[in-house]
Amino acid sequence: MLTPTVTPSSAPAAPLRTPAGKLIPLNRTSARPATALRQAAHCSSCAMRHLCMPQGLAADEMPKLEALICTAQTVKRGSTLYRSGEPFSNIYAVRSGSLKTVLTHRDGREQVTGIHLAGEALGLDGISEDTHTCNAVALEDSSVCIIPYDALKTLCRETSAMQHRLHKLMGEQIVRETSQMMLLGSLNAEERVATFLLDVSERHARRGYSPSEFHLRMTREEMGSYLGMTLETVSRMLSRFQKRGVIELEGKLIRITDFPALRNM
Amino acid sequence: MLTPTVTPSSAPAAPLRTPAGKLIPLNRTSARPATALRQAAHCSSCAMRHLCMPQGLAADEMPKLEALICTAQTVKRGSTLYRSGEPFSNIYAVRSGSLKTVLTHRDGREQVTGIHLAGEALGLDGISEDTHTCNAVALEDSSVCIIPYDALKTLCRETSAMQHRLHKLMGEQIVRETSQMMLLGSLNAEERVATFLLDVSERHARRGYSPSEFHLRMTREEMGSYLGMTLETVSRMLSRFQKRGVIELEGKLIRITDFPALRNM
DNA sequence: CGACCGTTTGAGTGAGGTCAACCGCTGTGG
DNA sequence: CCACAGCGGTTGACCTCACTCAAACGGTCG
Repeated sequence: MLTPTVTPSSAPAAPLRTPAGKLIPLNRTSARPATALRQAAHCSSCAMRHLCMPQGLAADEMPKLEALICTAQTVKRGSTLYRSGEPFSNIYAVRSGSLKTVLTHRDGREQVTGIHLAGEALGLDGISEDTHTCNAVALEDSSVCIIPYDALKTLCRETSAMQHRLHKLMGEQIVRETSQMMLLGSLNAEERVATFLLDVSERHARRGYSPSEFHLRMTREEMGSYLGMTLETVSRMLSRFQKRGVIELEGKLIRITDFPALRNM
Repeated sequence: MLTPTVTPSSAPAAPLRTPAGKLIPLNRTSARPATALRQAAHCSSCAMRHLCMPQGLAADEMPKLEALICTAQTVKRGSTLYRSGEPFSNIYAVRSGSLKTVLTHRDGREQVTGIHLAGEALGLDGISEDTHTCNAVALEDSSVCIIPYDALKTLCRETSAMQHRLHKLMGEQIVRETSQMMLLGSLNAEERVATFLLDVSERHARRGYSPSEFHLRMTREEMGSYLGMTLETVSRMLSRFQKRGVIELEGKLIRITDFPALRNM
């Protein structure tokens, strides 16, 4: 399935040429403020493996989608991939690592609005306003694939399979967010943490990783922000789960030992 | 701007023919269980006025978008436009009235995940799974425009302006939902209600209605569910605002008398 | 080695939930 | 036409869940 091996190479800043011979200028990319170390790399199939493969599609499902070329970029832990207010021109596919998206209230309060693991998409928040509406920050040293939105739109008009994939991607974000609204609006602290653990577990499984053992790369505070509670409450819930024998935890390493119990919360 | 006058007419159940002469079968529509009284009506420009006009676009912005034909449908107060689990085939534009979308937890708890006023879109939750993931229920006698998703996709591949509009529509939902996550995760009860009133006010204004005086068609309970709190707390907050002279209320009729105060919460 | 960060755990508090009573309106059936 | 039931809304009293504040600990980095 997804092999999140970063393949950084030397960075040719010149326009890239697709297999089909089409030119895709990179000016948009280079115009964006360099908030993170950037490493460009040819990765003609990478975009597909990540933008299109999410949710495990067969590789042969998309015919000539290899036509989209994009570059890779690394984002160091804690650094910002894009910021609220910046012009939107690319969407991203996480190649390796993970990022969070953060919405900042005018009074400074921050809310983590999304966690994006390897193989998942990022940046769709910018489509509606041509401007990003949140900050994307790496939770660990990560690598993302840059997919120029304009080129993608063109491609979507040419092949319906690609159009289908993009629509699914946006639709999935919509569904994920409504689930999160349910979590924030209707569940208590224990249920929120349990639901979150199961969600992360399932997303790991979908990528071929162990569903029962994984690292939570974020801090308790970030988890709390995402779940609408304080870091102390997150910690207490995790301790409670451990005491009940539902999980084992060593710092950020989580091992789920009793899935049914977790699901019954 | 938007004139939410329902124009019901007799219902021709036969396939409709677009101005361009293309056939758009209605079998998908008629296959859906009739959970609400259905009134079909030609409305070739209506889809555009609503799907494309949202956020007040100039009518001349889209060239040959009149090509999309759809039917209108009325939904009585309390009845369901679509249900979770039903196959997805149409998106909807609210012509008049308003609807809520509701997500149901397995234990029966319900969360209102969206309020959709006249001129706004509905049904995007079904795109990701080809199945609706929530229930859409009318808050008052309403009328919606049915936009066949397959036909819309085809159109989006033909004209980039249409593609642009659909992407914006989905992007707007994504942004709206992240804002709601911020509200649910970070704001207290007073701030939530204030934010909600300002949001509804702004959406009314965008459609040319009074921003300072409007009917909240939903019950306190529905409002509470949307805002992640109980109906009693909603009632208390509204009473508090009235006591402070920030709003006047007569049942469901709200008059905002002090916008700055509302914004400073 | 010391400073700092992330985490855990405890004690006390408060915002909002729960339960209950009451009011007004609407619709219905005698 | 009225009586009554039921629903939606408001308000009060009480309680609880999660927040706040604080202390202590381990790991990491300079």
